[in-house]
Amino acid sequence: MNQSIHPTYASIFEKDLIEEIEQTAVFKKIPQDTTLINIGDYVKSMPLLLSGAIKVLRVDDNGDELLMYFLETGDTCAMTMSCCLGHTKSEIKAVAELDTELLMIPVQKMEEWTAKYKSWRNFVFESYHSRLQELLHTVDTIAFLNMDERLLKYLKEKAKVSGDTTLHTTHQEIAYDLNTSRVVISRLLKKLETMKKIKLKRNSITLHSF
Amino acid sequence: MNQSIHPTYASIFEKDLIEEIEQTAVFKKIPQDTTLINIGDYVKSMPLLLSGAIKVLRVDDNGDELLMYFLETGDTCAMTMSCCLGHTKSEIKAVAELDTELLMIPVQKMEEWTAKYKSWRNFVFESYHSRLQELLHTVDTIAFLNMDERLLKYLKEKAKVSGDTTLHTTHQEIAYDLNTSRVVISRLLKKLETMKKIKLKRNSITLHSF
DNA sequence: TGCTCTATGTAACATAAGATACGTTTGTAA
DNA sequence: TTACAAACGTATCTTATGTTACATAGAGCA
Repeated sequence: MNQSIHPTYASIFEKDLIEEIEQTAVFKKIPQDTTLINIGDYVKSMPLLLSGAIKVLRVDDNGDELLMYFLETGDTCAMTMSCCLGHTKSEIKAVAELDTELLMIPVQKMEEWTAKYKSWRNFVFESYHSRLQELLHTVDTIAFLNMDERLLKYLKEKAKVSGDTTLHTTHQEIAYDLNTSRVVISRLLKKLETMKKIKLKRNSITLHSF
Repeated sequence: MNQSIHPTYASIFEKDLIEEIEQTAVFKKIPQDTTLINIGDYVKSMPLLLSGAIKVLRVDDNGDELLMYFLETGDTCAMTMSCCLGHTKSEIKAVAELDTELLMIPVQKMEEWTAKYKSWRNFVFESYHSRLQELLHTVDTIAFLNMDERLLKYLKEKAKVSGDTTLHTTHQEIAYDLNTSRVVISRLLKKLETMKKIKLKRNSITLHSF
């Protein structure tokens, strides 16, 4: 690899482990909108996010999609980890939300480090923990909220992840993420604009109340 | 404790660990419909299921509930584990679906064993893994299925968990679990009966096609 | 038996969301 | 500049689900 490990990780891992990571991890630059993993893919390595963001989606048999959550710097994909450890196929689809840099850790190393390094074990547990939390919030969102509330939540999260109150996206893209139709999104966005919560332009949405 | 550890666990844990469990775990008998954990509770120990079943629910601020999944013999509550390790309050509500027997493991031991026993680590990882899988299916169900499909799935799962094709429950109870109204459930159940998939009586539903 | 509580059946209506169709706007590139 | 495709706006209709209201039925018990 040609890049020293990110401060986020440097502060939580032991010195020896960091050296091992620097020796074995593969550094990757992923352009925005690249699909990293698809449902059914076999996964041989686990990503550590250095910068950017990744959106994690669930896809059903009809190809319908649903955004579950975003991964950001310092996160790893617990779903992928889970697949690696269980030696099963991927249950999710992952797409780069922004230009993203990450370290890929091979499965064998993961297992080795789990026995060897306490800091790695803690990291793995912590990842599972936070992913379970995220999934609970995903369940809350789709179980208890109406589409207009889900939409607003989605816009805010997307703004947070990209660090920009103006989102560069289309109504159709949003509809895919929320598993609904473009017409429904256009309708609700218009309502939000009328309520002065957002400002609509072609290919962009600006949030007022953040 | 006054009960030897269940075969399910005997076969996956090391001898030393089993001895430790038998020394430190507290055996509990829980009658059906008992609430084991509520949202916001502090959790100081983690359950291992010996027999029976537990339903795990998510509750929102309005008190609306949604059944996420059932735990059965051999399972542990990964959500609780997650809370224990993260020293956070419970994010879920757990209710005994049947008369249930379980072993309670104190948090301190959990952490100790994680460093000490490989079989315990594997068990913990495996639990996280299967709980993530369950949650994904929960997301699928509420994101991609209509209420009639969800209802049928619910009836089948409940029958499987109780080991009986006749369910002893009311329409109102089902409505709570699926976060909808009694009238909706009655309507859909009637439709399922017309389709000869179930037989309705007061306080009971019998499944035909299993 | 008759009373009462709970469970269930069902009609009538309201609303959120999905589907279809078509018109309008806007950016881009020939 | 015009032509075109993609993005967006909007009306109309359908459907699933939620709400309210009330009738009926079964079960336990005085």
